[in-house]
Amino acid sequence: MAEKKGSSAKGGKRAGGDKRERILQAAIRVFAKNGFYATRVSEIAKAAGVADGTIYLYFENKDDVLVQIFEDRIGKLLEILRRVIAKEETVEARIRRIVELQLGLLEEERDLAEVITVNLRQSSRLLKQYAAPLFTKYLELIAGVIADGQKEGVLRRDVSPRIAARSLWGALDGLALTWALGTPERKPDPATLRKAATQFATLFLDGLRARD
Amino acid sequence: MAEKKGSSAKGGKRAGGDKRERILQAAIRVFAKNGFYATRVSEIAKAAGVADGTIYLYFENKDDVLVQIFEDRIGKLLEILRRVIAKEETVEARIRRIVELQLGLLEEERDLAEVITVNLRQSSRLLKQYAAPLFTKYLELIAGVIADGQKEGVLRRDVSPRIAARSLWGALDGLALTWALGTPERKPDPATLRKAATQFATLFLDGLRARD
Amino acid sequence: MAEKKGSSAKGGKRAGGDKRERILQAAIRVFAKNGFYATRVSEIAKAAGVADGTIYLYFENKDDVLVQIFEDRIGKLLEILRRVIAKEETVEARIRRIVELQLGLLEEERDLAEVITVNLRQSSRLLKQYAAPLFTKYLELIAGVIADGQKEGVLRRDVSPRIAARSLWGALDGLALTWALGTPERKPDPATLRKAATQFATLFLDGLRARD
Amino acid sequence: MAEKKGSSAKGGKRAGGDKRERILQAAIRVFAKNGFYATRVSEIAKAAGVADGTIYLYFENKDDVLVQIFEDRIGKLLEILRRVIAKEETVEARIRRIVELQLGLLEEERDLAEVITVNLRQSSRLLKQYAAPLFTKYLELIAGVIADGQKEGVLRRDVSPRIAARSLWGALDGLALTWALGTPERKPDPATLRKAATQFATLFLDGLRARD
DNA sequence: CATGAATGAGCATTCATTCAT
DNA sequence: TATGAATGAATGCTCATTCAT
Repeated sequence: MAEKKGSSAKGGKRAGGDKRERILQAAIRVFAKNGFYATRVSEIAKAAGVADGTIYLYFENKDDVLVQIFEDRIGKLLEILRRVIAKEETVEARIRRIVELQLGLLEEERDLAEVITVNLRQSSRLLKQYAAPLFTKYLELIAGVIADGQKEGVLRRDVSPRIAARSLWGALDGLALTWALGTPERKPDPATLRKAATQFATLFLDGLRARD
Repeated sequence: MAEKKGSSAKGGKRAGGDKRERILQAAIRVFAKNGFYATRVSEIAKAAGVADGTIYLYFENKDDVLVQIFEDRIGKLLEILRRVIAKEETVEARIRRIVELQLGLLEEERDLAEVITVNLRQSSRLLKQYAAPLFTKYLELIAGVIADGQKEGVLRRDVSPRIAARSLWGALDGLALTWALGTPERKPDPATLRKAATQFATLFLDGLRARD
Repeated sequence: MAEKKGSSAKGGKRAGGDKRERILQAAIRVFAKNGFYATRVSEIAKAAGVADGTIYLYFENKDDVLVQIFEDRIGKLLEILRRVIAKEETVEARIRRIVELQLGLLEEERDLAEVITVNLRQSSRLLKQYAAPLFTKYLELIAGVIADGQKEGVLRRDVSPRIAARSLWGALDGLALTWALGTPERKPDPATLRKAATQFATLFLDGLRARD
Repeated sequence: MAEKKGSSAKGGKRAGGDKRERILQAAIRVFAKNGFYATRVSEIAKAAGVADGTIYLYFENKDDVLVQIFEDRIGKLLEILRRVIAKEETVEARIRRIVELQLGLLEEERDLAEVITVNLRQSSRLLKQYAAPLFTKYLELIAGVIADGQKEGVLRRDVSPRIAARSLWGALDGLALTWALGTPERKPDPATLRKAATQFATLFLDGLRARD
């Protein structure tokens, strides 16, 4: 059992948080590789090193696994984002952090990237219900940063913050997707993505800056 | 290539272009509504007003239906795009047309929009193979426009055309997706999308313009 | 396809009435042999000589197969019972017919007997809903015969017709069950059952006859 | 027969009679409510206030729980029956006691009633093996009473004791079943059952009495 | 003795695909 | 060409049973 991390304290919802996490990570891996629908529950189980039935001790059903990936990861992303935004002084710095974060997370967790970008759209009606709210919150956070910039007079006022936020997200998502798709089998180069991120951030900020 | 009956006009692979087209359109409708995986072949058949088996007279299998939607529609989009680009004089006008086209198409054919944005990512590995090339061609066309603009000195040179093209596509795709998701049941307002498109085009162009 | 039995006319609800009947009979056979719960859908299919999936073309699910057995067979029993009762002149004759019918049916269709006596009680709540009404109708028919006998002054009036009817059914059911259980593997002798039926009918009628 | 701990009184197989009894009673309750097959072992455990695994300390498996219910309860019924029969002087009194006992037991332990009447027939082949012998013994006891009555000249001789015994059991079982089914949700009225029992006993006895 | 997390065999049901008509 | 009844492989999920603690 090697790691008990201080035994009981663990922040997991139920006990066995360890196993839940293992399943979650395994699911991210196989969902990314084969897509949600093409993935068999037994594959997740195998990848996680547990029995098929064990999955159902921690998740309602296959859908729920995907839902909880979103809740868990986007939730974390949101948290970090809030902290990072609060720390930065200027609007420009904040937006650059957003870009780095959305793509930076991906850089370190490529599979999660693909699950979020690719699988978010495979969702059944049910899934949309669960994923959409968190996603909306994410967009609102970005829109808030832009709206603040407008109030400060740093960003142009003739562009809706919500539209700008959606474009930003879409562009980053698109970069991540094409980056991921661009290299089917080989391990894609994170540096490439980082370069793309920087270039886009500049372009986006220049376009959004208040004219004088 | 069979091509019986001398069905001349349509460049369709087989004859019976009428029924093939009906199935294609029915498929776009139901794929948009329920997603590729959740859609039953029998649903497509019913929506098209044909028997289940008839589908297999025009398509290899269910995957092939989706593949042919891409080939058919993105193919058309590409054609139109080429013509439109050729017609416009300035880089700015060309990019504004691209924006309008990608979103404008959606405006008129909302279902196709959702099939492309949502279902593109549901594809199995096999499907990616078929869809990716066309998609790449689409991106290259846009990248070409931007590269031309850079050569002309109208657009900044410190941004890679390919990165700009991907961002552009991603942003538009994101706008379309959030627009489609934003209004689950009600019919979304095309005017909203058009406004978003215009604002984004301005932002994007301003960001991309060569500084002096 | 050998037998088309006058082709279309067939009284079956849907087409393929032939296959539905085959499945029904196969189900009766295997339910009788193994009980409802222990029976696999695939076993029914195999016994009926159809594919597993075919069952679901004619029945909602496994439960529905049992439900339809009841509806079909008890329904038929009810019909015959009504006709037979109408034909007989005296109450005694009618009751003897009821006895013969309930056990006589069994005599010829032993499997159906076991399905009804044994499986009726395996039913889920849902099943009870469907089976109970028909069963009640059956009891009411018998109670009606007894009530008529009381009005005619042939049967004693100090016994409730409903109670008498239930006892009658229960006794016959019990005889059938013990007869069926009594000979686990060997083919039970119908003559034995017939003898039991006659003896019981006499006993029951003598007990029920009006004292003078 | 282990018989540890000197747990004297009860003839219980193992020690821990208390927990075993709790499980047995809980099982009777849930079997009655949902039927044997629809009942999960975990439900029994929950109802008994023990862990799932604990059940397996006292019973071989789920089947064994049902088997032991029969052995335990029908065993008791048999014992009581023997004593009661011995105590009564006349055949009529004995038969009335049998009726009262079979239904009277039910009156006080309605759940057990349903387990015996309903679940006896859900049994797998294996279960039948265990339940049938006890059941047969029960029938033989009744048949013995009737045979004695015939020898005494009180009961008619043209009816087989075994047939009469089976009819008696069946009728009582039928009354109990319809009584239980008749009131799906509400608590059925024991007085109703008692009245039915008395009426039937009279009817049965009058039918069985020797003619002169 | 008691626990209950973990197991994994087992099964109902679905649905893409075929093919006799 | 067109049909749609029939097929049967494939899979999500359940739940009786085990066993480390």
